[in-house]
Amino acid sequence: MPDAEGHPEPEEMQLGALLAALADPQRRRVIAELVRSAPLTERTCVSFGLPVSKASLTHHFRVLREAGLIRQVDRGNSRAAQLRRDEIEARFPGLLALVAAEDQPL
Amino acid sequence: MPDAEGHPEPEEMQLGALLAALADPQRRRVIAELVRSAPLTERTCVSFGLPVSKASLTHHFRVLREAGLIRQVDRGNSRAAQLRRDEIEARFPGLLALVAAEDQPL
DNA sequence: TTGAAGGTATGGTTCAATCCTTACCTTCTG
DNA sequence: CAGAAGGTAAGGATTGAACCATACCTTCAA
Repeated sequence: MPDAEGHPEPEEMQLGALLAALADPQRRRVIAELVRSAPLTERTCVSFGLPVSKASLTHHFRVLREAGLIRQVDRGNSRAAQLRRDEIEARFPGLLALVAAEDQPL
Repeated sequence: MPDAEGHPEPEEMQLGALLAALADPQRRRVIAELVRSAPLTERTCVSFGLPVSKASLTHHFRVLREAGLIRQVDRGNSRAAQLRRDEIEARFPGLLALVAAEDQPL
């Protein structure tokens, strides 16, 4: 498997790219689940159970990665997705909270 | 001029629609200017000086209105755009601050 | 009442996002 | 080694976003 590329540095993150990535409900669901998980949770792409093909999965996770929302690291057999929580929070405070709060009961 | 329709109630606002509306740099610029202005500022569409045609202006302001970001009220000759600041802040706290902080000097 | 200003509607183009199928690669497991 | 699992790449269809030009409507001002 080729190395996952296209991880922007925090100062390279573009608000427009983040908002565009989060405008899609399936990608927002991925981020929301990661935010609500305990810190340092790693998840594989398939584990989110999105109702799309494998190829579309790759596409969505690429958008999330290139926007800077997640980091993808090789884990031998597969590839793990980590939320870049602190970096995002430092540069765009409150953004992740907005996503996490969506459709949450009071 | 037909009445401006499609103003969602606060509880009808969809985070996805807001993020999609704000993913466009020109619409984000409009909202950022309104946020940075004093409260209760009314602006006409043209006053923002966006480099697009009148038809595209109508489109962009319709997207902002239907997402719930602005309220458009008839002012006889023209139509004023108001930021729905409090309603947005109540439902999605921090969202407007993110937009306003973009590209701002320290 | 004529014109200019501000907006809208329509029709059409272009470009990107989303999605799928198929094919292929790598790594772990049996 | 063979197969399954996880992921990527390439090709193609579909859809929607963004844009423009043109035409039309309403309101104010000369």
